Amino acid sequence: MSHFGRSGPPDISDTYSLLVLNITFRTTADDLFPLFDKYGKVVDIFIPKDRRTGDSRGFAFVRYKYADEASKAVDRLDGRMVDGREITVQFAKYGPNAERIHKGRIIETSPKPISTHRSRSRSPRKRHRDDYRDRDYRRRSRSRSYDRYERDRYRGRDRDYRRRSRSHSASPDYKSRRRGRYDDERRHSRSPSRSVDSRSPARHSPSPRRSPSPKKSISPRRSPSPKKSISPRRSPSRKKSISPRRSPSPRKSPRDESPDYRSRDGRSASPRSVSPRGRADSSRSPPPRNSNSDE
DNA sequence: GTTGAGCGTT
Repeated sequence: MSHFGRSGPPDISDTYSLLVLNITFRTTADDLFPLFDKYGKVVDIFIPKDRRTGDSRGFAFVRYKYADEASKAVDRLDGRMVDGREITVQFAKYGPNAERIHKGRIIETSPKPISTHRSRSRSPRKRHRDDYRDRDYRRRSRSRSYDRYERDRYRGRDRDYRRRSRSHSASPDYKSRRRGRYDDERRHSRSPSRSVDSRSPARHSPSPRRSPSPKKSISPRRSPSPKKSISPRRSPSRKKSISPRRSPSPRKSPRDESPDYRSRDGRSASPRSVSPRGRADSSRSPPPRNSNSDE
C-alpha cells in the first residue's frame, strides 16, 4: 500500500482531493502518506511529475476517504514543515469531490468546516482560500505545466514555433513573462528582435551607433581645461551616432548591470522598454506599406 | 548540487 503511483487513479468513489503545495522537489508520495494518513484514511496520493525530467513538480494530491478527515488534514498539515519546507495543504479544485466542495468549503459531512478562524500560525504569503471562488487568481498562472513543457520541446526541436505562432496572434502571456529561471532560459532562445526574421537582410552590423572612442569626443572649444578629461557622454553635438537616451555605459551589457547600478546612476530608473502604454510598436513598427505580405 | 509559488495521472 505504500506504492501509490500505480496505473491511474484508484477507486475514486468518495474521495476528497487535497492539494499539497510547496513540497520539496524530492518529496515523494511515500513521504506524504504517513503524514496525511495520521489524520484520516488516505486513499491515494498522486504527485504530478515533469514529463521531461520526471521530477516532481512541487505539489501533490492527496485523496482522502472522508471529507471531515480531509478537512482536518488541511487544517493540521497546512503550514506544516515537511522535509524542511512548509507545505500548503488545501482542497483541490478538480476531482470527484469537487462538486461537493463549495468554494473550498465542504458542504456536507463536515462537522467543522474549514473555518477561517484557524489560529495556526502560518506564513504571511498564505493566501485565503476564498480567493478560489473567484478563480481570478489564475491571472498569475501564465504557465503551470504545458506552457513550459511545450515551449521546451519546441526549443529542443527548432525555432519553428514562431512560425506557427503567426497563424494566430501571439500569446499575450508570452511577453509578460517575468519568471526567474525561466526568464533566463527563454532569453537564450528568444531573439532580441522579432523582426530579425529571414525577411530582413543581415541587419546585425557591427553597431553603427557604436560610439568610437570617448576620448575622441573632446571638443576643443568646449573644454576650458585640456588637462581635465571630458565626460564622454557630455558631447554636445559632435556625436550624432550615439543615442541620447541610450545607456550611459555602452560597454556594459544591459543584462549584466545590476539593478542597483542603475539606481546609482540617478534617473536611469526609467525602463527603456517600449511605450508605456504597453506595446505600441508604432514608433518602431511602421505599418505595412506595400510589399512584405506575410502570406 | 539546484529552482518555486504551483491544481492531476491510467
